[in-house]
Amino acid sequence: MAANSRNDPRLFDSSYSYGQLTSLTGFALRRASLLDFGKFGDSVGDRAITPLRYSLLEVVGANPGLQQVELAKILGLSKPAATLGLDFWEKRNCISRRKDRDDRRSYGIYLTEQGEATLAQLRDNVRQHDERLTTCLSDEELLQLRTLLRRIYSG
Amino acid sequence: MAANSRNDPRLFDSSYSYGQLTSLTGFALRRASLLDFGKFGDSVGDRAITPLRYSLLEVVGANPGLQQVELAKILGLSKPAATLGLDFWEKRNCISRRKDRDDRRSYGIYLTEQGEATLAQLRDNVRQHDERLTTCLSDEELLQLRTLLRRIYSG
DNA sequence: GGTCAATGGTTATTGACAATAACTATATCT
DNA sequence: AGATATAGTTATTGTCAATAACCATTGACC
Repeated sequence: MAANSRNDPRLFDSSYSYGQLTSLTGFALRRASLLDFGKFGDSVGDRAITPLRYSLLEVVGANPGLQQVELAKILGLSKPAATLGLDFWEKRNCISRRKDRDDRRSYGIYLTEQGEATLAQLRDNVRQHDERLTTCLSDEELLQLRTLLRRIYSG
Repeated sequence: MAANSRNDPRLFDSSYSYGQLTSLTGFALRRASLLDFGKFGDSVGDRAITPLRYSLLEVVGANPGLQQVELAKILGLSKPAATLGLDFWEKRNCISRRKDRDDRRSYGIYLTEQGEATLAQLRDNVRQHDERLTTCLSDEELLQLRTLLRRIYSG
């Protein structure tokens, strides 16, 4: 089921005044982000796969053998959040935790074959989703937007 | 207390690979938005005032006599979310609900004097907060960014 | 070598938040 | 009048993530 109109902040109603909100970058970021988030589950065909969970899998895939603590740091998560997120993918046989021989407190995280396949599929769906979100922008504008956003969040 | 490093997604660690994430607009939006959100409470000097609650007050101030249902639609909220949000401000004597004479099911929402003062103060703090978030951008870039974001979220 | 602090990870507890559903009251349509 | 729709609130539920407490292992230091 598609997000209903109540949850769809795309419906910007210009017959009302938004006060100072329309001149705040933070407000614009939130609206755009919520819009993205709201459609994400449908786009990837599985409501359970949130942007966060997807990003987990992506980072694990890009950094085989990563520690959980590192993963958490990369994505700005708490330790428990990383644990839970990985539990989710482990239940789906997409990642495995291998005890590190040298430091037996920690695990190395790896994609399973199933995980590789799932990630490949997800990547495509997510890329398409992302393109749909930004169809209203030209390639140049898109590049510009990402560059500016990156400047903000990598401070 | 400032947000701790675990919650601060500004710490973008380029010694790891982010896979496809860095080329997704949605990812960039989320990171920037979370960064904004994380500092908001501190910026306005009151942890209880979230961006959502602030936006409520802003919209009420800009549209005196608004119905709750309209308010909800403007901000993409559910009816209960609007009710709760207004309860918050009503407890603080910042808004009042006046029964509409013509349609006694609905209320008109108005700022109280207290609400006007609070909003005025908030506006300043929020504007400063927003400027801090984007100090890394020139005025021109900022304008560009807002324009592009607006195109996205107003479909 | 033995204690003690620090680190990786999990579990337990809690709180915030928002969504749906159900309910009350009022309005509208026929 | 009776059926239906609408404004608003309350109740219930589920998700999410954060903190704190906990276990196991490591490493530093005396």
